Amino acid sequence: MTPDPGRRIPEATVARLPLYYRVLLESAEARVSTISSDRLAEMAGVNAAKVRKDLSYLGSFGTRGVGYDVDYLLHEIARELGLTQDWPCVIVGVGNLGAALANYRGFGARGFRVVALVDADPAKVGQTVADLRVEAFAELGTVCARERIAIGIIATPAGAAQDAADGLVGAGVRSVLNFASGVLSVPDDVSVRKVDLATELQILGFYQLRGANTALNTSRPA
Amino acid sequence: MTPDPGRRIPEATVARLPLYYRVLLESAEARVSTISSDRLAEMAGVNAAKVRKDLSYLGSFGTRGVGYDVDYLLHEIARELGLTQDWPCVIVGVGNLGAALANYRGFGARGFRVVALVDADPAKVGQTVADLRVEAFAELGTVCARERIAIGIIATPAGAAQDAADGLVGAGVRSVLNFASGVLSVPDDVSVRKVDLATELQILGFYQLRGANTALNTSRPA
DNA sequence: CTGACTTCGAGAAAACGATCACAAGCTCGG
DNA sequence: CCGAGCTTGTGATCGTTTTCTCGAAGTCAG
Ligand SMILES: NC(=O)c1ccc[n+]([C@@H]2O[C@H](COP(=O)([O-])OP(=O)(O)OC[C@H]3O[C@@H](n4cnc5c(N)ncnc54)[C@H](O)[C@@H]3O)[C@@H](O)[C@H]2O)c1
Ligand SMILES: NC(=O)c1ccc[n+]([C@@H]2O[C@H](COP(=O)([O-])OP(=O)(O)OC[C@H]3O[C@@H](n4cnc5c(N)ncnc54)[C@H](O)[C@@H]3O)[C@@H](O)[C@H]2O)c1
Repeated sequence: MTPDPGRRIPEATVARLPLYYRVLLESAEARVSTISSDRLAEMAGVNAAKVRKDLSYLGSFGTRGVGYDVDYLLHEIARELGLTQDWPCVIVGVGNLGAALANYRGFGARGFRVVALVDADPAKVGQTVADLRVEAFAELGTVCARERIAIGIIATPAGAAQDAADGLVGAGVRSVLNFASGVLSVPDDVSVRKVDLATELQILGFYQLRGANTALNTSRPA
Repeated sequence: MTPDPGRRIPEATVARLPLYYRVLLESAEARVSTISSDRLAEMAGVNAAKVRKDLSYLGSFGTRGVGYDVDYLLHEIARELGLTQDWPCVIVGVGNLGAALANYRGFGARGFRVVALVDADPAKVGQTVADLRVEAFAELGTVCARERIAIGIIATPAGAAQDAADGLVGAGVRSVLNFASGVLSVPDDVSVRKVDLATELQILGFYQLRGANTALNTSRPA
């Protein structure tokens, strides 16, 4: 399963690869063909040594005295993150947030496509949101199989999030992005990442009280 | 500014306090008056020793042989995170996502209130969203001053995010939550936290390719 | 070709965070 | 009042991440 055994990439590094990818995309659009770790670091808002170490986990792609070839690096990161693949996603819970996500054209990263919507509310089922028909929650298994769903996005109220997760896991989905608050319990072989507005605001509150500042975070490992 | 000098709370701990807070809220609702670090850890999905160490940074609130008083702990965490205060927020960019956020009643954490909406699109200005009138981007400074805005939430397209941030900073806002992709540049004394869907999906993609799993992350420090 | 200059790659050190392990301190039954 | 039984709080340890530093390896002008 592991593409290249022996190369274990630290979680902190994995979390930064998407950031580098975006910065490199910008550079590519600006017709920059080569970029130094210093410049990349500046644009990404991180330390240059960190950039070099992160990239070194992928291989030795740089040229000393010159820097990294933007296109080549883009390609390597894309391959590492699976951006060259297709990732069909399902949104569970088509409310306020679920609908906004479904309508959001431009996940930035290619490959991620919302191909199905599921909701438990009978009034919602059958409606069309973002050109997709909302399916019943009971159909989740069928839908996941039919659409070969790789990633489940949970946008239900907190109380229903565990049900949604159970449904996804039961349908064979092994990657979940959870917008509901609370902790999900899933089997060991399922990855869950959480996006929590309340948490973010509370962290901001803490640092504002302290008069201190917290850097531009991304998301975190284990 | 620092509430209690000498107590420096690690960023990793700060990021977990909101999680503990939510778990404690659940316990309180279930009429549980006392909770052990073991139980709290289980509910939060973390290690018990970590819970104890985290809480020990706030003070010695536990009772050996018994555990922690739920209400007291809730109060202490709330105080530490500033949840006892009022945090007026402004949303900049009332599109798909901005509108969903504005309509979202239940930030979970109390104190955070969306009190103003701002958009650059003349067609949006004057509209009412979630009982609030959308104001012009040019009015951002005025609005922030009038409403004593503490936190700015950026939900504009990526290209406008830096403008939005500059406007907020210029208006004296020192805490920013950014939903747009890309890196914001702000003065040292301003805290920025980023929520990025694309990043999260890409991280999930990586681990799915690897067949490995990543734990339920929250958000991250520096 | 040479030398000045640039930049990577990686070893080593420092900082940070997670976990272990256990003494100290509390409750409670008898 | 005592001893058994829990659970906290924290020093010690370990693994991870960040940062520093510098030799190696490249470019390029002349
Ligand atoms: N709206 C926001 O801006 C926002 C922001 C951050 C986080 N969130 C979180 O996202 C989640 C959704 O928020 P929302 O505002 O969209 O809520 P919402 O009430 O508008 O939508 C929830 C939807 O989930 C559906 N649902 C309920 N139970 C379900 C189940 N078992 N299976 C499938 N669907 C089910 C409901 O029918 C409804 O359509 C919440 O957990 C909220 O905390 C929302
Ligand atoms: N919609 C989603 O589900 C979603 C999910 C994740 C991230 N995002 C990100 O959130 C941001 C907003 O997404 P969206 O789907 O709501 O986009 P949108 O186009 O629907 O809304 C953007 C709004 O910002 C306004 N705007 C543009 N420039 C502005 C400026 N300088 N000042 C103030 N307002 C301005 C526009 O008039 C528009 O109303 C994007 O950066 C997107 O990447 C969106």
